[in-house]
Amino acid sequence: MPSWNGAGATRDEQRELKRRAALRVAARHFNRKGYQGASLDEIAEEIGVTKTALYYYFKNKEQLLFECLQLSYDCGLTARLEAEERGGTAYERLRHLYGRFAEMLMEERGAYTTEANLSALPEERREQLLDRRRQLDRYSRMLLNKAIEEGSIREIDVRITSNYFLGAVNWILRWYADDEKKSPQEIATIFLDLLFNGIARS
Amino acid sequence: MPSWNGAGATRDEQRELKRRAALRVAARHFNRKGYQGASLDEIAEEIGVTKTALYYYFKNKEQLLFECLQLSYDCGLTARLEAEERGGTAYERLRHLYGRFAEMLMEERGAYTTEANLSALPEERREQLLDRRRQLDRYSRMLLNKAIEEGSIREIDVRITSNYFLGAVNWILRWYADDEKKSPQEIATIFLDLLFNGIARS
DNA sequence: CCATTTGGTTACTCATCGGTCAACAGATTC
DNA sequence: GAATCTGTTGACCGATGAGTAACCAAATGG
Repeated sequence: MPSWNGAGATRDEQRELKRRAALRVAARHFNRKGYQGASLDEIAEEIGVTKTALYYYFKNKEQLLFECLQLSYDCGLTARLEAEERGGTAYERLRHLYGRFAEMLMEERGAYTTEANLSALPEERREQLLDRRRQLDRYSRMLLNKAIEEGSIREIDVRITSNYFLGAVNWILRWYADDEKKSPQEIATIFLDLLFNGIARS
Repeated sequence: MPSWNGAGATRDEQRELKRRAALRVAARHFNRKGYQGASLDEIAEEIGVTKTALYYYFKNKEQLLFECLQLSYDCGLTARLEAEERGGTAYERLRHLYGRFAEMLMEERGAYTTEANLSALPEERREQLLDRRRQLDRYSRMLLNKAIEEGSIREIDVRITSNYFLGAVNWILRWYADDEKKSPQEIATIFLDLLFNGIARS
């Protein structure tokens, strides 16, 4: 029988909460200083524990980075699953994929998926994440192609377009600050408008 | 009287060539592994010298990074100066600024202007580069505002739009490979098309 | 209450890497 | 051809920081 405690959470839940909190702190440090530039001592200090305590939650520094990166990749995966589940035209799924991906990136605040961060991981882990990226990219291009067939978007170069927009979205992590006045939803909407309609007078 | 040598270059010129070559190698390593993750030994080895030789050309590792970042920032500055020099409507200058900026980034292949890279620099240097970034950003927003006044583009949020496109452009450094089939000019043109016209059927 | 797991600390080790120093070979100059 | 400047090397130093070992305190649970 699960015991009741003051915080209204079991030990496992509390542990999970602490893990999550640690991940956010770590992701911020990795983004600001780079993986190798961020020391476990600093991260631990900000959380309010010592470095050693981190090893109770994470196998090592690489594991910490891996999970921070997963936060970001999960955004893409979730957006994709949502889009598939809701169905609709390629155009609608495309909007959902990109819109939700941008939104969730801002909410999650995981680690920047740069080459530098990925190359810090051991082969297996890196390949795992690269695979997820390739899948997201393939899905994104597939939707673009279908939307072209549907006639809902112009005949653009899908590879370049995919890189173009995913770049703009990923870059959000860089300028999206804590004191941002606009909500993730608002920004995502603006991004979709820019992608689909462009800035020129129509 | 300048002496003639086999390579047809004075000593100073040769020195400058070696410096440039070293910068490209260093930039690639910094982009791939991150500033702290790239060791001077590796960089030197790829160039074909020992670490110590680098110190003959650069004060220290920070200086090396600083100049790699400058390569990137110079693209923005040059594009801006060119745009101003050529004059024309805000719309024309905007296209020139963004188009040339993208093109030159691909040609120069400097260092990624991430927070992580910037924070590795000492205060003064970092502020110097941040200042250049702010100026480029201010100029870009100014042009967007003028273009709106001119009526050549829609009334979009200039701050978000500026971040949106500069993000897409900066991200190019990540996926633009050596074996890229399209030329920098072609890609820049596609990017401008995407930014101005969007992907939706008009 | 006693035993055990959970969560954490302090103090250490050990490898890596930025940076320095002395020395040296080859042009260059006078 | 002696003196000097240029470019480079190999050996070394010192700091930083990831990871570990031993130990401890407080919940948890029979």
